[in-house]
Amino acid sequence: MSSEKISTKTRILDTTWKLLEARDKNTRMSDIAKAVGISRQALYLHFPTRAALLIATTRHVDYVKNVDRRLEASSAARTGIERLDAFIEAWGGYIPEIHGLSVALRGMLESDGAVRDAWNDRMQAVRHGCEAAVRAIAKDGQLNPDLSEHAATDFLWTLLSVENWERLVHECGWTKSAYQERMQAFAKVALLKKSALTT
Amino acid sequence: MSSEKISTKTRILDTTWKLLEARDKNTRMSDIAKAVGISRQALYLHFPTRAALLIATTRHVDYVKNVDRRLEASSAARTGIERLDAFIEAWGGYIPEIHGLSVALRGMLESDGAVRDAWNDRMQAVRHGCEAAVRAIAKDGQLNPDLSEHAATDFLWTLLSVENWERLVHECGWTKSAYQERMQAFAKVALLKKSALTT
DNA sequence: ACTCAAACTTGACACGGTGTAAAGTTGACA
DNA sequence: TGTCAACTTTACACCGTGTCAAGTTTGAGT
Repeated sequence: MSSEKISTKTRILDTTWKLLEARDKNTRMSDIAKAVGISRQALYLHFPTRAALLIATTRHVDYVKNVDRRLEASSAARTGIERLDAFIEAWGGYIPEIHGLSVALRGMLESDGAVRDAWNDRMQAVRHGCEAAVRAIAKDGQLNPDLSEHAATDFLWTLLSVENWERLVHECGWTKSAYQERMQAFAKVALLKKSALTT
Repeated sequence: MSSEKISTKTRILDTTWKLLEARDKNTRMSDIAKAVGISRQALYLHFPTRAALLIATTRHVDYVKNVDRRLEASSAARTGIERLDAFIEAWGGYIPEIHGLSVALRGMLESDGAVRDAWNDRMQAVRHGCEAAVRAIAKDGQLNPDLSEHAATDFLWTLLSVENWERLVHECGWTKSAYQERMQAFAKVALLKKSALTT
């Protein structure tokens, strides 16, 4: 197999990720090139634009960290509530890994359509996870009757946004486990019908 | 009084606000100058940097729309729950007015410290409103015992973020009244102790 | 009526970051 | 030996922000 030294492309992606995650700097193309140990132009040989590089980096991270599998893991749950808990746990554990990347991408959302597409695509993946959890709850007959499945999905998806995680964990100083436990509690109390809450 | 023609400074602030609110464009300094009908340099005569202009615009909007008074209006409420409802209504009614501005400012948060300060300052004002509502609820003895006042404030503040409003109203298509009603419901269910929910 | 200053204009330019272009170097492998 | 791919070096165009300097208009005060 390809067991030789890691390809330059991969090194670029790893380095970009690392730089974005340890973000005290602006992470310009030249910073990345320097960190990789190649010329700025070599970067453009691999990725035509900064946006393309960032998008490729998200894909790379998804691949390395196996997001989709982690988010789907919750599908093993037997009940809707278990599934909801598992999903929040999986997603909450994943956010820290992509946080720096997400900040960098969000800084380009307005200006760059390709970045917006990449970001939306990833967020839709999360939304699907939310949708599946909501559907499982509804199938158990435990969805709050004041909410349609759609509205419940909207709300859960919003509640679990990276921005909210950022605010609570970074700005308010919640620990990651506090985030997880409280979010699980809030999600249940918001989405489930009253009789399901006494569990 | 100052009933003469509106000062250039004011016209700049009004125009900037309007342009940001009707944001299909990038709203560069030159765009604003053109819209006001002055040269780009004249803009720099009034505001040394783009960041300063945006910050001044937030102050201007706050002044014109009388935010603080609107957010304090809820202090007339008799019970904590009434106060919470009033606060969510006031804030939910205000967000649409500052939404474009908020997007523009957020796009500069990482790069510009002055913008960050201005934005944080405004967000702290909102947080104080949340804090007051939470305190009123606690005083009524109706706060969810699983939450400290601080954690409850953190959560309410996060729930009511401009980003969440944006996602729900713009991306998910919630109407403004749906946003308001559901947020009131979610906030209650999350913050109040169970016995207070049967009201 | 004259003066002075403030408000504004025009035009030029520096800077930083992205992206492009072109010609040169290096090394593998056929 | 030749050639191809990966890379380097140098140079430059573009855009938006912010600066600088010199000139024009306006209007208030004496």
